[in-house]
Amino acid sequence: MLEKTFDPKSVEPRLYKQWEASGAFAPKVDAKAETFSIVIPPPNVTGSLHIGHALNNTLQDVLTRFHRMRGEAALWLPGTDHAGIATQMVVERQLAAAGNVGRREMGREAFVAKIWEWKAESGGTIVRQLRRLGASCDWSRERFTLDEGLSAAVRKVFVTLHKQGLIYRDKRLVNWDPQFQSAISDIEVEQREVEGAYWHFAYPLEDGSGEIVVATTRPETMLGDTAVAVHPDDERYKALIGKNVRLPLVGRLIPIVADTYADPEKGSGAVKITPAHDFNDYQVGKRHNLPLINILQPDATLNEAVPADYQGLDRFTARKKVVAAMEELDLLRQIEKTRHAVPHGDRSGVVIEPYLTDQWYVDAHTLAQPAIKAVEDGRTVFEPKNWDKTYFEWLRNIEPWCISRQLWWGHRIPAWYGPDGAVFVEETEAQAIAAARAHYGDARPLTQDEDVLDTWFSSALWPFSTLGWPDETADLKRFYPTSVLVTGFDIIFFWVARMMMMGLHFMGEVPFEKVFINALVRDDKGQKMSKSKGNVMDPLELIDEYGADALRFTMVAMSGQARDIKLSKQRIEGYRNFGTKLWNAARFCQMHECVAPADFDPSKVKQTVNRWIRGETVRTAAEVTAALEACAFDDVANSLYRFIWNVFCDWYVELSKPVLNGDDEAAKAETRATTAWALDVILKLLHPVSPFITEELWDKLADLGRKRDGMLITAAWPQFPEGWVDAVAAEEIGWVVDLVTEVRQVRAEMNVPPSARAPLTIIGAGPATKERLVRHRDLIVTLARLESVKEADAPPKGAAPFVIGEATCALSIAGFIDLASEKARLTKEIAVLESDADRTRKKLDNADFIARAPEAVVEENRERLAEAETAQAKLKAALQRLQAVA
RNA sequence: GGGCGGCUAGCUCAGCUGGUUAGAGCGUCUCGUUUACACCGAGAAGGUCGGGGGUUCGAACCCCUCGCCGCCCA
Repeated sequence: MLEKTFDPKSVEPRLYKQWEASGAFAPKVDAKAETFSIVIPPPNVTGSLHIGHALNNTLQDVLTRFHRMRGEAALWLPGTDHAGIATQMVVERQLAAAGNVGRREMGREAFVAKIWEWKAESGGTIVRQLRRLGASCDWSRERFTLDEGLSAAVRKVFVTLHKQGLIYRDKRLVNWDPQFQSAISDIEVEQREVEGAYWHFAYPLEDGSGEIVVATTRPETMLGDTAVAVHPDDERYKALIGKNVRLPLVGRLIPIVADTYADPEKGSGAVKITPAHDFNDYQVGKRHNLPLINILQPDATLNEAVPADYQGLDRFTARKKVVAAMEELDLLRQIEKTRHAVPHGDRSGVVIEPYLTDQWYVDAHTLAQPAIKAVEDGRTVFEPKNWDKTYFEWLRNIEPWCISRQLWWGHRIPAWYGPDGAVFVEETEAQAIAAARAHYGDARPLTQDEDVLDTWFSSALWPFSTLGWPDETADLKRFYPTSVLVTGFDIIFFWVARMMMMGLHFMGEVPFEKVFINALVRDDKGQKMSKSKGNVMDPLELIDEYGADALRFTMVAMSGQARDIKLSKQRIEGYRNFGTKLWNAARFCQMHECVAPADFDPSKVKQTVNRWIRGETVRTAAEVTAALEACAFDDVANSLYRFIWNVFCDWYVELSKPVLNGDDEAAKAETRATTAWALDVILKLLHPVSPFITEELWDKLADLGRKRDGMLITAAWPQFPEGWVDAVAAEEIGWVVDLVTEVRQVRAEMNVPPSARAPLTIIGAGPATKERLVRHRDLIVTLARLESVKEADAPPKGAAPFVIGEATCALSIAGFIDLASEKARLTKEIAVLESDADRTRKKLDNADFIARAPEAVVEENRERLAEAETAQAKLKAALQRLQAVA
């Protein structure tokens, strides 16, 4: 006998182990089987499972389990990425906390060794946590972006792209993160609105004829100014173009140039130009051949290019000093407070500086073209569809991708330099030496590039590098392109677009057929969850409290088209209750020894209720299957919820009780078998969403003698002929349900105590109704808590009437009828019918409607009107009788 | 400034290509311990679908416009 409730805590770990041990997580080897594959968006190796992962991985698991049950060779390939900056930061912090020497004193090799040590110890947290969720990944194929195979892939890609001219080295302005002292890419920079100011500085003209006022939000950059720009058509400054100003504090003479970049409407209309420290100024500098004066060191302190008393100062200290000095010189004209956007590093949180350095770049523009085309052609489809706009927008305006990072943890760039600076890009040092020898004619000492690659560079190869590329492995042939990628919209730029570029370039095919963009999980008030706000919900705690199935069901139910999910505990609790409901329905089946004999054929059942539930089950199986195929996750959940609770539990179980408790043995046996069959289908259909409770019931119900070929995880997905839906049975049960519901309504409205049993009289029943009445009398009596059901030509005195189809029903509850409230009830019913009839009549009276609306719609309205009118007439008659009595 | 979403019952959301009497879950209220389940059952109340205009026989759904709210990119 099952316990009263399901206990996830004791069951989940046990079942997970069994699944894993059974080998079910690995794709079946059958070469004829269709394939289904997903690569996990590799979580950061330093990370731990948060609610966003829970959502993302639940959806992947649902799809994987569904396709596995369909008999496909289903592969969900897990792994993590090495997260260059984040990991290096974690380990540096740990070293500092332990009082160790810093990484620079330690040296590169020792430091990287430390990181590997750290990774071995605590790097796999998130991967372990995924198991708690029930993730059915194939752990035997787990990969890491820095493992040997993936590193080989990275080198191969780098070298190939370099030889194709698609990777090159260039000196340009980059986004420089002074905390990490590394370049970062455009998309790792976020604009933050901060309180700031425009400081208006006067620069005196060289000839002493006056001054020109410029405004800046970064005063310290004036030390690197090499020009002042004004708009060529700006009358105020036309005469000054070509003259020089003497840069205060520095003393350098710099020209006034004409450039349309200067906006006459903004500030004074004149703008200072610092080509080495501003992206716009850099362009102006190029146009006017201005010198680039770099004034910063990598840590954002000022270098020797500035006057002596500014050297070594931090940029913000220097800012204050510059302002003070300008004020002293009486050259500070104005301070204008303003809010403006300032670039910050998304990882470090510090202000980013445009900085002139040598870096490696990918020619993203060239690689983007096939990636754009693939989505335009529909070779890869976004779901929801609209996200393709975000994808296109970015790829069509793409900038060169800066891929080098001044870090130690990552893929070291496979480039070696000769003594004269000549560069040799090769996959191995030996090949580089050979190339150098060929170039120089003799052996020369080479030094490898110190930098490593952006983590996303290796992530971009993930869909094929994890399958074994560059080797032509069996996995690669079988599982590439992958079927679907499930990920968040925030990394369409970072990852999805880049995988598309690399996949198409190196594999010649898109990396995935479909990209499903999942929502962002927020708290119940719609706030983004964050540690600082203290509103984070820990998925592991939620699993402890409600079980993994409840959390998973919630995630699935809330994954509609919306881009946010507002998660509340209440909701999870509700779906936990849903699990308990199913559990207890199974318990009911167990108590009544519901088992389907081996030769049970659902197509042969005779009882109306059984034919009906067969049809409902078949319908649900079709719905759930279609929804899963379409990634319409909310429909999957709603369809299951409605069927299991509102159809199977609320009605089928109740309708089967009289049979199971009766003595028609044949009917009893058929009902037991049908119940068992339907429950098994339910377990299968629900399994992808709620794997634990279903697997447990699958196992426990086998105790009854149900034969199981194996675990539910690999059971065959249900598929039935449409012919199993029985329209006649559906209509008949629908009639019973309506009748019972009406009786309950009248009883409730009339305050009939639940214990009281009243006789029901049916007047004017047609032949079909009479037959149904014979067949389902016991059922109706039990469910509606009646004393009896009989037919008559006229309603008995003191009975409350209502209408079902062509028949009038009268519930004899004389003892409870309060004349006034009964009158009120009937009057209200009549009014409702009247307003409906009115509306329909108006439509039908409209000649245009009759002429233009489809015949079916017109007919439907005619029927509706007729029904409303007859029902109304019957109730009016009843009301009159009531008044005659009174 | 450009783009993308959203605005439907107290709350969270469904409503596909226009044809319903606009739905669900939660919450609220009333009643209930009938041996699957109180993590439950029965019933009820609650919405002029953000405002205005238009197209149409017919609009929550299509078009225009206005208003909030959110996100992304400048």
